[in-house]
Amino acid sequence: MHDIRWIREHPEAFDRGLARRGLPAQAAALISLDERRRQLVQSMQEAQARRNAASKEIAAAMGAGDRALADTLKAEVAELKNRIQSHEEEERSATIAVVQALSVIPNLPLDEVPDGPDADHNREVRRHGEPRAFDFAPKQHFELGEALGLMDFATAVKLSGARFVILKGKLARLERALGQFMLDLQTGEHGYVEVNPPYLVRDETMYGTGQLPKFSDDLFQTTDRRWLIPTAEVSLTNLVRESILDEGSLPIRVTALTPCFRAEAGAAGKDTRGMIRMHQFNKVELVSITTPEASRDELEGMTLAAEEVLKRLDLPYRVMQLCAGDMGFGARMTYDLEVWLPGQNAYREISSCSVCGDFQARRMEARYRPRGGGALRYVHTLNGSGLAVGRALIAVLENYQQADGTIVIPEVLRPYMNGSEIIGADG
RNA sequence: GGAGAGGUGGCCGAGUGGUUUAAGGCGCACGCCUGGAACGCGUGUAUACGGGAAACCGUAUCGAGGGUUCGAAUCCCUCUCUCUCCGCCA
Repeated sequence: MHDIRWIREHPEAFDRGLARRGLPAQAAALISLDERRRQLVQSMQEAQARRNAASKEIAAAMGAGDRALADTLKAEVAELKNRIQSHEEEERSATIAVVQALSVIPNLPLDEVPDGPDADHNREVRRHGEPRAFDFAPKQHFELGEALGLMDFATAVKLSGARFVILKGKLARLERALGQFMLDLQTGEHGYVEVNPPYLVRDETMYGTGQLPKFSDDLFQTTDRRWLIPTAEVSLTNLVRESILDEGSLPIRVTALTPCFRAEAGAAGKDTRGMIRMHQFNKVELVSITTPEASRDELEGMTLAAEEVLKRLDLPYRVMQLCAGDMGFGARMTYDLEVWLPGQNAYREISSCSVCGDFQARRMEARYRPRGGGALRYVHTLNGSGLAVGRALIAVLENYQQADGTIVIPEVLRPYMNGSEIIGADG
């Protein structure tokens, strides 16, 4: 949520930011909408003040026995009452109009974010690892998984429809191992506190991180009007919703391994083969709540924390800085990690780390009391996937496949796999 | 699912129609005190809108909305959220 006061004071900068997102200028319209609201507030308050004063005068007049004056004043108050009431209604609808307009406007990119309308204009920041040289044609993950008899899309369709998958045996175990490994790394070495949050949340929670009101089509809703989280970012970020923290408690770094549920409404026809894009997948999420001063550096740290997973799995990847037009709704700057998939002969997104500034904090009313006192300030929020587990599974399958269709288990995962070194030879 | 109790400032908590410009306490900040600290003392401590160069000042805000009243934190209604007990259940 943008600060209307900031927009009022920096209309050009606001519109410039929107333009970089490929959106039309809106500052003038927002400001005039707000102008009307402020006028209504003011005249309403004036009427209220007069009403209060008149009420006191009535009490005085009655005490003095001046019936006539009291009646005159009562008539005035009755008239004021009507005016206040109509002003209140107008003010409320004006406020709703401003909030509704603001709540669907995405965050502004930081200056350092490259321009560009789409993913083709993202900037490669760095690369790690060399794609392995295969002496056979590497297969895609679903070919490998189905050949092993451990990845079953057909039955998943029977149970649930498209974009679901059933993993079995060692493949199911490998998925679990990956999740455990990532969670252990982030909690054990990077200082994130493990959280096991709800997967079903209220409207306000979805609103807080920006999924609502604009993106309800991407979400699943239960019959009691709760929503299934599309990412643990929702639950984790909202931990500080409507709260006032002490600066000393920042940064707050939390992580969670949760299923994520996405309707994928706009993705018809994309990535239909395999388990790249599922309605349900597990993900290890990282969230940091910081001061404004610390948030930019925190983004680098969070990205490194996510990268470390790929380094330890020895998976080649590259870090992309997203251009202004390719970033998510709440982000001011985003790094995507793209892992090398030999079967697709391409780098594919596996993690995404963003700094959201105070955009989500304003929606959530999440503030902190600065050290040394002073006015409350909004926290900054950052979120990133410490990796999508399913996509990591894909990457392991494709990068560690052998000519005979078996999969060598990366060393760091073997402790989580009962010491197994290979999938396929023994089923 | 049934029954009941509640929602007041960062927190606790008083407050059942006008003197509440929301008591009191805690926490926090600043100052005094101290060799330094604790204790103690003093001052301050939210948000929105407006005015002001600033210090600061004005108005509104006691979960939300509606009603009663000259006047509502306080009375009535609706909604929402929380808690407790019973039932059911992992």
